[in-house]
Amino acid sequence: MLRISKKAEYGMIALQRIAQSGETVAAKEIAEDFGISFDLLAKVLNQLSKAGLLIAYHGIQGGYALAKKPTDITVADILVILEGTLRITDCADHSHEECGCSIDAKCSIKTPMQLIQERMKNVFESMTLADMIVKTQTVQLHSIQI
Amino acid sequence: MLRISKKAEYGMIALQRIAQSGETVAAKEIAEDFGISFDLLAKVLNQLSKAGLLIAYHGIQGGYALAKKPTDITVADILVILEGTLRITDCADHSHEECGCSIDAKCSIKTPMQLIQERMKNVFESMTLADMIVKTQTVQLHSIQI
DNA sequence: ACAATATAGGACTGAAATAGTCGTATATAT
DNA sequence: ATATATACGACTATTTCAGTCCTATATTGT
Ligand code: SF4
Ligand code: SF4
Repeated sequence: MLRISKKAEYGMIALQRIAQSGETVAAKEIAEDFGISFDLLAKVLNQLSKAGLLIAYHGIQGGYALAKKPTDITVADILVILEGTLRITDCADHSHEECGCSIDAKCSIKTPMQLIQERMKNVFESMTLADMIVKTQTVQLHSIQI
Repeated sequence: MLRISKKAEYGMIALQRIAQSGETVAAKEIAEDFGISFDLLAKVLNQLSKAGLLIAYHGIQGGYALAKKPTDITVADILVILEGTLRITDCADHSHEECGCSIDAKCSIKTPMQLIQERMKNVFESMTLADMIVKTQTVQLHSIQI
């Protein structure tokens, strides 16, 4: 329920990894490092590069590099690319075209749900890749201090 | 992706309906009004009454009545009852016990995800059943004025 | 040229969550 | 009694999600 997909998680982990390395990183390396499926990760990275978040280099010494600054990549961007349009209900986008839901016209929760979706969107938009790196490093420092 | 389940939607619609009527309402009436599955709605209302949001009356003239004031019922309450604990990732609850995820120890997005979950929780907690009714009525007024 | 390496892309499978159905038991007002 | 309404568990169907497999294409180094 209200789960973030593994694809999105892998995408965020990979982007963070690439951002921190500062150079091109191969999918194989990331998959091995974190012990996750190479095939699935490859699909994710491909989607991210098609969407313009990564630049892909083929061949030997190839891999992926960031196409944007970490401050210009938000969690919302990543979710939209890897999970499709963010929609908490069938009807909760602003295109007021048929939503397919049987209730539709009689529905009394449409507006509240749109409001909630808007606020969720804000949450996802307000965290960038750069923020994620800082948060993680802070915690790593803390665990060293303790 | 990040969808609110039909069960939760039905729950919110039913609660709103019951709140606005002010008296006990039978599941059958709600199901017919909105054209949704009676069996599924019955299950939902049963869960809500077991959780203490509704009082159930058996027999003729029976039905469900609110057990709390609309200002004391949040969207978060409803989601937790009908969809289980709100968790956007396998590990994003505060019980730092094994999360089952293979990445776990090496994972660099745990903390950011927990932060996002916390903010989402705030969004859901900050809207009550009473708010939902007001939002809906406002829109109904608007559509009359236009 | 050629072999090694890395991404690109589609088809496919298995597992899990969601949505919905059905049958039966229990409580209660009239 | 009986009609009505909730309670509850088992079951099925549908859809999503996660993961695999195979083949094609691009690039680099020798
Ligand atoms: S019309 Fe209402 S019930 Fe249907 S998808 Fe939209 S919010 Fe959900
Ligand atoms: S450890 Fe990381 S990848 Fe695994 S569930 Fe938690 S956040 Fe997701």
